[in-house]
Amino acid sequence: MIGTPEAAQTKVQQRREERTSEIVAAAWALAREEGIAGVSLHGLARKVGMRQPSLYSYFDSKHALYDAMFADGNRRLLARLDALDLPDDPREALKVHTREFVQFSLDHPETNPLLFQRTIPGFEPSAGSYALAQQMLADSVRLMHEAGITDPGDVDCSIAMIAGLLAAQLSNDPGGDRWVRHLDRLVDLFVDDALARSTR
Amino acid sequence: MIGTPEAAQTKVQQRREERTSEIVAAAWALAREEGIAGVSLHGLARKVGMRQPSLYSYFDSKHALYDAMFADGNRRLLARLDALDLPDDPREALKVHTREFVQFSLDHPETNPLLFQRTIPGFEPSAGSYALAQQMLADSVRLMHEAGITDPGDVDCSIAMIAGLLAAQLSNDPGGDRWVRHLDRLVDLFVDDALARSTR
DNA sequence: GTCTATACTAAGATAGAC
DNA sequence: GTCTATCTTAGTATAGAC
Repeated sequence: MIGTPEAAQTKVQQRREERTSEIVAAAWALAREEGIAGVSLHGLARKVGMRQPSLYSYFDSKHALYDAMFADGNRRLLARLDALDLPDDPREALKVHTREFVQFSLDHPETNPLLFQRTIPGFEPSAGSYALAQQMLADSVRLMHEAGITDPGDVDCSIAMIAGLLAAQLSNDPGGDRWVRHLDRLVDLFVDDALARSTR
Repeated sequence: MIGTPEAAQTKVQQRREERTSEIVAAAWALAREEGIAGVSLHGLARKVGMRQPSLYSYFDSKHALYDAMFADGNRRLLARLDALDLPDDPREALKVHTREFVQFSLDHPETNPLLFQRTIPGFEPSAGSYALAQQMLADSVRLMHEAGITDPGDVDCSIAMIAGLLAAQLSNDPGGDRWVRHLDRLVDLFVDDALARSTR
């Protein structure tokens, strides 16, 4: 019922969550402009029209902000991957999934240092946020398995190879495709090699 | 002749260069302990028994220190690679060279962010220092060519793959070999693929 | 929840005596 | 070349009024 304490409470909470989301989005925008290390609470507050101490109403510390960004980035990545309509052929499914993962990272290069590297001194994601990252990884590994990459060492190599291509692309040719254009071919190469090794 | 102005000048310069080398070595030691971002002029001065402003007698700025470290790291890497006695077989030569490069990075993990990533905001190596890095890369590319990896795209992929393995190793299992143990096999995979593609 | 004011810490860099 | 002293800037975080 409108006007009851419960409804009011809910509305306040909702508004607060919206505001928190706005702040996290602004933090990502700032990270894109200045790099993840350039995200300061002063700059972030300016961006959302607040004073710096006011941010402490939403985040207990700078690391809590990082954690919220980490969770948010992983959630957005998972949403894109879940929205994929994967083909039946497992090899093609792996390619589509991998391409989408890489495309997300190219679309949002600012997420890379926080999500996939350990570039922020002292930051460790909370258990809940980390679980999101692990789910993403688990999906990738499952698709690799279904495509024939079953050996754990081969899985490690495949993931490292994809990460290597992506890192080279982002740091040397952001916006281009000099490295990532070889993705499909390399997935084929790794799948073929895994299949050849498993039937030997 | 001893005692002439020229000899004295030389001795002073030599002493100064030695002292500079000591400071750079201490900076690397500090980077190893605290990470490259943890290298502060205060901490470095403490380590070499000086006060922080005294370092400005040796380096005009923090970036000048980074540049000296960058040059020093590349010089040590080049020295190790040049000291290799490469086998005649080009494929084996590539493997030995690649292994040594990776081993250097594992032995000196603190060099990785400065030498091979762009992790320090605003730092660009000077032309002279950068030339050292390019020479290292040129040697690798030459060995790849001789082993049959001639297509520029294949060279890009090979380098990115090696960097990917190394990055995964350093950030997830430093001191272990979970990723780098697959190096030789992957070099073979890439060489075989390049050869198969070139004769097709 | 938001503000002003401020504490605290730490960094790079410069001035000037010795 | 090295020191003491200081400047300047910038960051996170807290106290307390409104």
